[in-house]
Parts: sequence; C-alpha cells; structure tokens
Amino acid sequence: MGRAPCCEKAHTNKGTWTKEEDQRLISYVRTHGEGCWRSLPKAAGLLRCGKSCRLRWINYLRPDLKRGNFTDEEDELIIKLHGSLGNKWSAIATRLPGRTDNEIKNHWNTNIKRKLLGQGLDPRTHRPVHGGSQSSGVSADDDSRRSNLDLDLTISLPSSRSSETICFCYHLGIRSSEACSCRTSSSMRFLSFQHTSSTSTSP
DNA sequence: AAGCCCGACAACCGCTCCCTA
DNA sequence: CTAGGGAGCGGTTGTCGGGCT
Repeated sequence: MGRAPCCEKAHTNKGTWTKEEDQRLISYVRTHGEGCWRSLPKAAGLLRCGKSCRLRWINYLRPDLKRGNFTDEEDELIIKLHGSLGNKWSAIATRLPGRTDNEIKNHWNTNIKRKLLGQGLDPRTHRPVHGGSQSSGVSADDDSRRSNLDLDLTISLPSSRSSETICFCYHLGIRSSEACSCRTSSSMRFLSFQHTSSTSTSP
C-alpha cells in the first residue's frame, strides 16, 4: 500500500515548460511567496504537479540565480565541499550563492567528474584511482572497503585529549540527525558512524 | 545535406525527512 | 507514540543543440 500520488497525473502537463507557464508561476510566487507547492498549481492555474512547480522555480525562475558558466573558484569550492560532504548537493549549494543543487549536480557529473579523472583522482573518494593495490593480490572488493576505511581515518578523532570529541556531524550540518551518535558517544560508536556513512555511498 | 554522436542541462521519479494532528 | 502528508533531496532520464563524419 503506497502513499497517495502527489498530484493527479492524468490532468498534469509534463516536459518542458512554456513561457506562459513560467509567467504564471513567477507572478503567483511574486504575489503569494514560496511554499504550499501542492496547492500552488491549482491556485496559479497551472496544469502541473506541485513538485514540478517547485523544481522549476528553484532551479530556473528564482530571481537570485546566477546563470552562466562555473568559475574556477566555484569548481574548486565544489570539489572541496564534495570531499567533505559527499553527494549532499543541497548542502553544497548553500555554500554557493546563486547556484542550485541541480545545477551543481549536473556540473559535477558532466565536468568536474571528468576533470578529476583526468587528474587521476577518483571523483567519489578524491583519492588517486590507482592506489597501488595491483601488486597486493587483494580483491577489488577488499580494496574498495579498505579505501573507504582510509577515507574514514583521514577525518578521524584527534589523537590527543581523550575526553574531548569533535563532532563532524556538527560541522557537516547534520547534528540533529540520528546518524550523529555524539549524545551517546564513545569513540567506537563515533567511528562506526563514519564507516557506515562512507560505505553507504558505495554503488 | 543528412545522419549520428555526445555533452549539457532541464525535468521527472521515488525515496526520505520532518512536522503536525 | 504513531501515522499521514507535505516538502526536500538525490539519482536518473529525456531533450536539445552543436560538432563531426
């Protein structure tokens, strides 16, 4: 038993937005503000799904959007943020004013990924693609797991001051998440979170 | 000129999160 | 405490335009 669909698909348009639809959406949001996306299409006279309206507004129609190519500085920042946040596109987007998560995601998949691969770096782990495992005789699976472990170790606890802990969840902006075990923290649990976090991004 | 290929980007889909009753 | 629903997120697909053969 699934949940009810977000909109009545039989009576909604799909595909590329027309200028008229854009205008309707813009003028509605200008007068009523963002929010209540589910009821917006009907109120604005649009034959669109609420989710589609929200996406169109956020990714394309918002007045504060910065259109155009990404600068090298932005690329650098995205790579840096992706290194610490992973595929949290919305979190990355909050650090790049005028850019949307969708835009950044597309840019990552089409440009930056290739750029990193060209530099011999794994876009997922930001580590060299050939880590020298060929001669070790271990399986690719083992190597992949070990590479995740390596990644965890790079952000592990400070070696000193046993009673103090640095909460990465706080730094990553997910402190309220259940994944953050600081409330019950022992160092083992903390590390456990890091491990599952990194392995869950594996394909 | 026509057809094909590929990159870029817009949009959709399904899932999760989070708030509220 | 729990269930339901809206909003948000990330992965994936679709479409379009430009370059190449």
